[in-house]
Amino acid sequence: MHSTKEKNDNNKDDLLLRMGLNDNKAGMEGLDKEKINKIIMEATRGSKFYGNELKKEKQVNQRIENMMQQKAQITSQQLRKAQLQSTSNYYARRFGVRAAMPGFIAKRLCPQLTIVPPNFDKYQAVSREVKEILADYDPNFMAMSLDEAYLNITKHLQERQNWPEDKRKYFIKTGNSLENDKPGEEVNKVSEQERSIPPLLFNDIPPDLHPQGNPFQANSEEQNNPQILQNAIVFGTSAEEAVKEIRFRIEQKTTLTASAGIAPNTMLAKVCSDKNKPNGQYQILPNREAVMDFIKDLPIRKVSGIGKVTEKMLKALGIITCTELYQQRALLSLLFSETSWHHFLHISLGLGSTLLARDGDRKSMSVERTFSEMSKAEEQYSLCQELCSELAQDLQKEGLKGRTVTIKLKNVNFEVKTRASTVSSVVSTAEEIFAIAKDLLRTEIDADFPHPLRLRLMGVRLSSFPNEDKKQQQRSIIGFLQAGNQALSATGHMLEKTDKDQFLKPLEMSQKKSFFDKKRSERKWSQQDTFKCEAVDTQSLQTSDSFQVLKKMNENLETSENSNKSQIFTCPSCFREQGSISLEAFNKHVDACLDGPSINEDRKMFSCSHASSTEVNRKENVHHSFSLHEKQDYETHQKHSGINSVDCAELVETKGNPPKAESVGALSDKHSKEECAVFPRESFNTEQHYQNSFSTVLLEDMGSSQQESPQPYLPEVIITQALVCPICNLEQKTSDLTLFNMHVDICLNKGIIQELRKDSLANQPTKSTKSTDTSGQVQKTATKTKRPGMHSSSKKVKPNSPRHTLDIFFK
DNA sequence: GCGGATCAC
DNA sequence: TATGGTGATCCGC
Repeated sequence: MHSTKEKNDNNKDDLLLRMGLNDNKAGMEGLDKEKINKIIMEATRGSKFYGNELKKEKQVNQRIENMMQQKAQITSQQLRKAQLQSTSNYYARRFGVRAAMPGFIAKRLCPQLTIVPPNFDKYQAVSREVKEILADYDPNFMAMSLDEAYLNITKHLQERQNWPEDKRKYFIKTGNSLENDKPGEEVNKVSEQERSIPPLLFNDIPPDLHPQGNPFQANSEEQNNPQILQNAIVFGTSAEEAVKEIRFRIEQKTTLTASAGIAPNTMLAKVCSDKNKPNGQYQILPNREAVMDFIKDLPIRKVSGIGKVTEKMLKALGIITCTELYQQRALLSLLFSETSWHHFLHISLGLGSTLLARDGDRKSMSVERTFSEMSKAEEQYSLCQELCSELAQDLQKEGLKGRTVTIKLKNVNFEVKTRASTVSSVVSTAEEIFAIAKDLLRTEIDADFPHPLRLRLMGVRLSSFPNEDKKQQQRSIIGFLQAGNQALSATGHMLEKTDKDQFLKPLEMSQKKSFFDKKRSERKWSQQDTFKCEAVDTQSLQTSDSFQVLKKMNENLETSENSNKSQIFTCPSCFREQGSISLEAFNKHVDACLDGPSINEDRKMFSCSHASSTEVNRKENVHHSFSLHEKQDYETHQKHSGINSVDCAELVETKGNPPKAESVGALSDKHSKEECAVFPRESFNTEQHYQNSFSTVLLEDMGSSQQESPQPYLPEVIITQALVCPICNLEQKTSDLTLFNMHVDICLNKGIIQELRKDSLANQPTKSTKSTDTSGQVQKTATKTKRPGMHSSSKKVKPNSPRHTLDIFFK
């Protein structure tokens, strides 16, 4: 076909791009294959790096070509089917969006959920001071790296509303150079400010954020505008002002500038912190319109996680902006993995996490080094040994031992190889690691014999740290305690919170997955369509309108597979039958239906739902089923986006639930917040807690309902104010949750430490019978079950994603 | 579990 | 002119 030509064109483009030329139309068309190859040859000859880059580029192009071929084979029916499916997903997601933006639900009552990642230049030198500043606004802020941090300043803003001006007033450094570290700039700025010239700090704020004009006008009556009184600045109470204040303080303290993004979730915050880059800020208001508006023309490449390759692949499908990404969702669901597709959908809808995940466990540790060509085997072995020593030192600092050793080799042509070996018991010393790495290296050397390996880089990595098991043990204990002594077995998902397989469709599950995995995914899949509470599967199937509707839709689709006849569809949004219309028209209807539902419209939806003519009879439960819908809507979102708990109360209130439920919701909200801050990092599962606290509300509803469906009983710590330690069973005198949690924390870890001691002494495998590892060593994890991520380490530790909890649970 | 690849910082 | 180090994750096998 045309693919060959396209490929060449692509190569040409890539090359020209890399050669620093642009592919501007004419003129370039004369370049034929030979010339291209010649240039490639030259490039390759001139630089092996370029040669390798081109090679990689070709591979990407090949991938794209394969993708396009795959696309060409997609039948219109497949696409339509995918369209329906992604419509129903859209349906699910849309509610998530709504809930993800508190302002959209209850603008008046709900404080803005605001997350700010300031980028600090050369953060390292001043990281402590800066961090001190940040902690003033969110003690739980998340430092992603040396120069990047996320804050949730929702709470701060709440408090800030009542702050007197004095508390928001900052003096501009005017000291002499001897007193201040770097006074020069400061002095200049002050003088600028005194002359009522906007200081550099705020120069770049888009004018539309200051509709009233110059925010520094002395006579400005706007409270939110900083007033400059001689050498002092008073910052307002808005999010924008608070962030200005942060940046001001950072700059004052460190002389370094920071950029910031204010948005309803981390993904957006990241993107908009980029917007006014070196020294500015940008805000996306927490309402649907603002988010959609921002997202609309946003190039997907701007989003974290979309790199060069993904961008190129999507570009080949005509996708550059988020809008296009959204429009092609059906196609994408057929071409990409569930994970990727889910990610894409997330992006296209402006969704992101609203939780600042705590530091997770390290998964691997490595050292690698680049050097000039090294071809002698002896040198390579000795280098390898050196690297192993370095690695062992680093490992020791964190007390880590692992079972998988990986070596990485890059030859002078920039070709990278990794070779790994997993052993049955953990290793950590330089000798142990080298013994394994050496073998791997020898294998590679032998494979190329008699040619030497011409290396330019070597690396050694250790992974498969065993603490997973211990931590999960710990987690399941916590889960056990939190969820009460029952019902867990029926709702194993409570230990499961990974975002990853929430959108797995049963049919597309890998064959390799376990029975439980499949069951779980099926359940999740149906829940996702139905918003049903995960704790009551059977009921959800019985009472779910949308499930029935979607099922019907699917059946319709199945039976109409080969006919163009119009079908009678029922909109999953408004639950009205759409008469005899085409699939396309139906989709349009659904989209329209879903487009921009206000709160009132939501109510209408729910009204629709109870008036709908589905087979389920719930006359007496009309009210309850409303709540159920709403809560599941909420819960669904919880799992997807991790909503700020504040919304819980807001949502309930907005929807006019009985006061009882409301107060419980508010209570659990309070709990969740405090517990978040107090529980040890790896032992407290926020989302799990959210689910629990949510169940609290549900419990109230279900209690007066005729539907039986046993609910998990919640531990007293959540339901009542009587604080009884679930570990030692002693009632605690304090009503202070912080203190109480500390007690539980200590109690809990006592038990675990004991358990681990017992474990290592008796050397009993904790996990089925798989490992018969009898290394008598006491594993270091036993001594560091608590907060391993807390040592200050320069190495980045990413948030934890507890994935195998369920496996443990079923064992 | 392995190896290649992509991505972020 | 020559092109880094560390860590995570995903995908296909």
